Amino acid sequence: MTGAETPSILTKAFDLLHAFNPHERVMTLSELSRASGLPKSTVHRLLARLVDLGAVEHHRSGYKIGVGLLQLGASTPAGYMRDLAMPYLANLHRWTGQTVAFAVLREFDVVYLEKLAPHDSPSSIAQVGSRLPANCTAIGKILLAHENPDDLAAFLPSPMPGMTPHSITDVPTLIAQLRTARSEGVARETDEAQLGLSCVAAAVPMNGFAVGAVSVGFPTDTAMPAQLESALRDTASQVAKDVENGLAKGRAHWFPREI
Amino acid sequence: MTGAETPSILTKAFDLLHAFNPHERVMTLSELSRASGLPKSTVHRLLARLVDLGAVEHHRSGYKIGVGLLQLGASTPAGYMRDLAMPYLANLHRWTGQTVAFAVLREFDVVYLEKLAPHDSPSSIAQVGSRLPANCTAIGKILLAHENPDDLAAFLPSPMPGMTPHSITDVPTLIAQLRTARSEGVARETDEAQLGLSCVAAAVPMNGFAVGAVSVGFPTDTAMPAQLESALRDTASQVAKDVENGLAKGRAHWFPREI
DNA sequence: ATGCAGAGTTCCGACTGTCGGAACCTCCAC
DNA sequence: GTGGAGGTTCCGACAGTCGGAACTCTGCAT
Repeated sequence: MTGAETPSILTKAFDLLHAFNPHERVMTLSELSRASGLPKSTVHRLLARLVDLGAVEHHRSGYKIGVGLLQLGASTPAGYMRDLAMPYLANLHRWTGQTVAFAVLREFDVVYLEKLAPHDSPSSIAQVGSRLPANCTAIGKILLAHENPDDLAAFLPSPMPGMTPHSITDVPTLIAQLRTARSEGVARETDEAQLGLSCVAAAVPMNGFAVGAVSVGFPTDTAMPAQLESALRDTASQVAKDVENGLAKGRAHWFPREI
Repeated sequence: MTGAETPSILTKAFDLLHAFNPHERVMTLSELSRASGLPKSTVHRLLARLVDLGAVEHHRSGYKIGVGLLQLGASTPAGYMRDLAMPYLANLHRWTGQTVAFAVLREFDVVYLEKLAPHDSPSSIAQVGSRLPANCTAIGKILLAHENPDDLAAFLPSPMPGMTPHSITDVPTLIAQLRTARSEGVARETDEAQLGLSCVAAAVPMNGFAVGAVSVGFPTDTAMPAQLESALRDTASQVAKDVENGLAKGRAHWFPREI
């Protein structure tokens, strides 16, 4: 659909980087070759280049993503916002004892910038850097709720994706939820992204837009304190204040869309 | 010294990515062209590719590093360790109210994986992803202290780099400090990385190696609680326990060197 | 309205880096 | 010893890349 894609070594390089299975340990050249579908000699050449560039690290036992990429990832404006938000997220994490997440909206997806999970947490799908459909997450809903309702039509995918039987895939239902979320200042979600997990989220506002959102996720059968929602709103507005301050001093005009 | 470097589009692509000034807002094509030293048409072509790949994002006002890179950066084994460490780092940050950092050793450099700074902190040099000479930081010292003393010789750069007049650049002095750091379980640093800032660090041990280290940084003229050092050691050993657990279940044999 | 300046985009022929099969090397297990 | 898997090197054909130059567009000063 997108037309003929121009082949490029860059594409292969990124395919290769994405072939690193985050759940695996260090990977060998052959494993990477199979995972990426690229010929061994090509992988060999690419890896050598990537090692030179610090994007990949080599050790006796194999290859792994290099810490050099971490630096690049942190340079995104969203990463800067994350730094400012961290202390507040940490407080919220400590107070609730549950999973706290911070994310931004990209197209119709939520992209997680940070996640603070309890030590014993069942590994949730949301990982730092991962993308989830906005309609299936509390964070996504509160972010969508701050979008211009007219623009929203362009975002919404024709058949909205679902992750569980409880996911909201009906447009009118979603629109209704967004309206109430907007007025309440928080969005909720129950078993819609992952069975057994629920979530509440509040947005970090800036000039009327939502540049990001904070959420607390917890087992659906767990009772959360009544003040949870106001704590979320407080956290989000504290972050907002810091972001505006941080941008004011030292940085030129920022537009919400630039995060 | 490294011999003739093979030109590659990959090199240019990374030069371009590094040309993004982390302290600036979104950058324009022309700015990037000047910053990277690459011709405009080349930058144009490269950016188009990188946008396709999600490494760069485009908006009316310019280009910025994309959140796609965040995902890759988080996939490094070190990033996994960081996830496990976060809650403990957050506790330490809350308890001390000072800057908490988490880093690993790469060659003779310390690479910061995480930094939790107080809201009003004077921006320190250490940023997520940044590299600092090991001999100038408390984290670096405690990590070096856990290296095999024989291997150490290969690491130590002939003229050790200094960052302030207080930096330790004398080999015997450093070796002596490493020895006491090893026996005490913590390393210290005063004005050696940045004037007016001090730091204490403890290592996260694994099979006798140090896979990472935690530090608390504070203004040199600030008195820190007496229990700071034991709190640091506790934090580090909690992280170590989680790391060993995390690796044990689900992941194959890990070697300390693989982080 | 006019002209200038800088940003962004497109074009195209020369060039050169890239491609990947195949042969080769190394280590370990049986 | 032998088989097999992982890793490395080679090289000729090919195709992607290069970047100067020309062009458009927008904003601003005159």
